[in-house]
Amino acid sequence: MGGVRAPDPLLPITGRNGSVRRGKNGARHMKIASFNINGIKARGPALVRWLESAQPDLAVLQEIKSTDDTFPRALIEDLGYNLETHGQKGFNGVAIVSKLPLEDVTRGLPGDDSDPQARWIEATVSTEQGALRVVGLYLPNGNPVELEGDGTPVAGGKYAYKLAWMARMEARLRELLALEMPLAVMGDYNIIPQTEDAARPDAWRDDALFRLPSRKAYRRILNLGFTEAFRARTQGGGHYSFWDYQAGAFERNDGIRIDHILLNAYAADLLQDCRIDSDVRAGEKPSDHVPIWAELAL
DNA sequence: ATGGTTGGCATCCAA
Repeated sequence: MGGVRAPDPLLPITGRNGSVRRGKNGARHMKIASFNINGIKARGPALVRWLESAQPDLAVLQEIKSTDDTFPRALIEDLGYNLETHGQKGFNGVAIVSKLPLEDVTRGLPGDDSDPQARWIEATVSTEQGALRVVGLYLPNGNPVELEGDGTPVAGGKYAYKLAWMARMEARLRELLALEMPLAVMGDYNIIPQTEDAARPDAWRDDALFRLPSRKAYRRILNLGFTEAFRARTQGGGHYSFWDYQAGAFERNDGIRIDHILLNAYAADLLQDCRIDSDVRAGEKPSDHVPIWAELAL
């Protein structure tokens, strides 16, 4: 009898106010989200539909596949959102949309000035209750995996680029963590963290999204002190954020969970909820990804 | 084992 029982680390956490929602008890919460839209030119209607129904206060977008000057800004701004883009022609490209002003915007992942790929954007938003630094990222896919005979990635190959990019990411995150303020790092990580994050893990075993070196690099980043918001709220398998367009993958729920929201300790203390909007995939002309969102007491 | 789908841009590459 008696003795102190350690809390079960797998129990979903609840906010300090229990399960307070937006607007209740005078608490103002911020809804932040990430959505790989797979091309703004093709996704305008679906993106607008989701922004209008989900009403995120801030969302990071990936694969806008557009330059900054060809992005259809009015789509976003007409809904009352501010917009900052970091685009390139044809591929990649990230953006932040926000109802609050976006301050101290930076573009590009530091660490390699010769890297032309647009995959990283940062901004700060402030409420009466405090400020939040936000990173929007599109982590390299890394396929095909090309290895030397000894198993090291072929220099100049896509897999080597992925691992080098993650090392640069880790270095930048160390700098951001030193700011000692709430930080949310979210986007398309192109990483399947665990076996339960794929419907058919065996099919991904040697893929750049799941092979051990990729997951180790992701663990290294998590172990800097981040909380993975979705896993802090929901355990078990069957929750995915991406389904291939081919072979009816969505209908069979043959998906993977690769879009993530990582929170530093200051932000994790504010976490109220985190969900994946899988219904979005059932809409007209959907992206192959769906949005993930978190609610913060901020 | 193969082909299956989508987006952007150019007649193929990335996913």
